[in-house]
Amino acid sequence: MDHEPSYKKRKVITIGVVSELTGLTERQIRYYEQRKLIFPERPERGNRKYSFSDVERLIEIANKREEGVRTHEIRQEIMKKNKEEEERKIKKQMLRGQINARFGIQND
Amino acid sequence: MDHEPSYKKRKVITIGVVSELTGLTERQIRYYEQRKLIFPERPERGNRKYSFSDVERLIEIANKREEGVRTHEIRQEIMKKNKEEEERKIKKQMLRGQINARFGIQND
DNA sequence: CGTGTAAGGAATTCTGACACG
DNA sequence: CGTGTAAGGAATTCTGACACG
Repeated sequence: MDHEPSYKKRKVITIGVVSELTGLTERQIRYYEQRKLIFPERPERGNRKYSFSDVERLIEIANKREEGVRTHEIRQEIMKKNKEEEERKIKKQMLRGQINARFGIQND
Repeated sequence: MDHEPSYKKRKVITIGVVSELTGLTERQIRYYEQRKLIFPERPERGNRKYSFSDVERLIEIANKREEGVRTHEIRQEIMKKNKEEEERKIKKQMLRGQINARFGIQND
């Protein structure tokens, strides 16, 4: 049923590597977290861990920032995208539910 | 033409995380490198970096070791697999070459 | 052979703060 | 607001070695 947790989403990359991958300074990366643009894994008393997905988001953020977009606005765009994503998923589930209701459960 | 460098092959994971992911100690992981079972990225004066692919290989190694297989034999198995893999790729390329030779290059 | 451990040092990461604009 | 930097400490990683079996 589930897709495997997938390489893209696993939070395994340390901030130094993320910095290399994105071209952002660690300072910037931590700041974007503080502004709630990015959500690394934060084990108690442990170092931040990022996923490839996070890296891609950071690259998008970097591009937006170059265009002069404020972190505040970037956050709103991200929230909007997430919301749309959520809605798409829910619709998909509902459709599946309909189908199951009519054809899925066959007790003969 | 190329597949993207792909999340699976990018060497971005530090040894501590690999240890968590595989259940192996750092000592073991370094030792398997010494025995040439695994090849992390080793930047000059930098820390080892592993890929998800490496993590999977380490898990296989761990399983073999539990069965009592020696590192020496595991290396041979790995080399054999790699060789087969290589041959498959070459055959594929040759086939492609044949096809191109007959149908691919059309100068009218 | 495969792995544990203590040792000492180097590089990494963390937080909170001051700075500039 | 967004980012740089120096500061001090904590956690991570590295290597070479001794140990056991």
